[in-house]
Amino acid sequence: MRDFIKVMKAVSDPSRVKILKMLQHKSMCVCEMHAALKLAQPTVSKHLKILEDAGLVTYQKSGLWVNYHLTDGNTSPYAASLLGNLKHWLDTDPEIIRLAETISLIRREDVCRK
Amino acid sequence: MRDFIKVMKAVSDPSRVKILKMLQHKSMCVCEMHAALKLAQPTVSKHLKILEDAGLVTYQKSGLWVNYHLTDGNTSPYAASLLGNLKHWLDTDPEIIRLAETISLIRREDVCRK
DNA sequence: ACATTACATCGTCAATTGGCAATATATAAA
DNA sequence: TTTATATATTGCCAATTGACGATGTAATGT
Repeated sequence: MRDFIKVMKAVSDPSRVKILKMLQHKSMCVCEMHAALKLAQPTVSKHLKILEDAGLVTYQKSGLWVNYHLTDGNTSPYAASLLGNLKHWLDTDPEIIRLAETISLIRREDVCRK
Repeated sequence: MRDFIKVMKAVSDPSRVKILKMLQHKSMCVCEMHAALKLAQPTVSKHLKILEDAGLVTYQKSGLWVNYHLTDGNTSPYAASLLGNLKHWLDTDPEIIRLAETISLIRREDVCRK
């Protein structure tokens, strides 16, 4: 039950859903998501921690950057099922469509290392 | 997005998940759920309203009673998918197992009409 | 008409949540 | 060893949430 609730709470916030939908397109670092979502960097970090605790995302450190990506879903059956459904869900949502366009224009070299 | 969040928030609370799992076994009135969950009656009513708004449950008035039951999922694809998954999810959860035993012993005539 | 019963709504309160600025940590570059 | 950059952590605040008791509403029975 505890694990189930954790996954459902994780996907109950629009910002976190947006993060998951962005990560469907490509692995991203925190500052790229910070730029795409127009949220403060600590806010993005906090959301990522919640998603990680739920077994929805994981990361790979690469020097100064931390690249987040979706999990394979091995951790939790609930996480796996939701990630599967999210592959097609919300693809017609205006906000999600606009977000996909936004991240296609974002280059890490532009939003970081100023 | 709004509809999606509504469904996910609805299933992000243990009490509401318990209600959904109970309704898998049988249609129930508010006072039966009130007795099974050991929550105040207004609290149960509020939870039911949230589940109804999400398209997860609906009801049928029968005299003084209001019988709640799961929806067919026609309202929302998110609700339909979740109700489908919940048919097998959490069936091994100790709390859910105990709850199934509890409601099998509850008769409407005993918990209401005192 | 009146009382009773099931349920919904309202008002209140403590706990949780999502947001930010400030700060700490870690890694790379000079 | 300093400096700069990316991320995490902390502390704080307003908004939301889950719980309850009190009250309102609707339907049945006397």
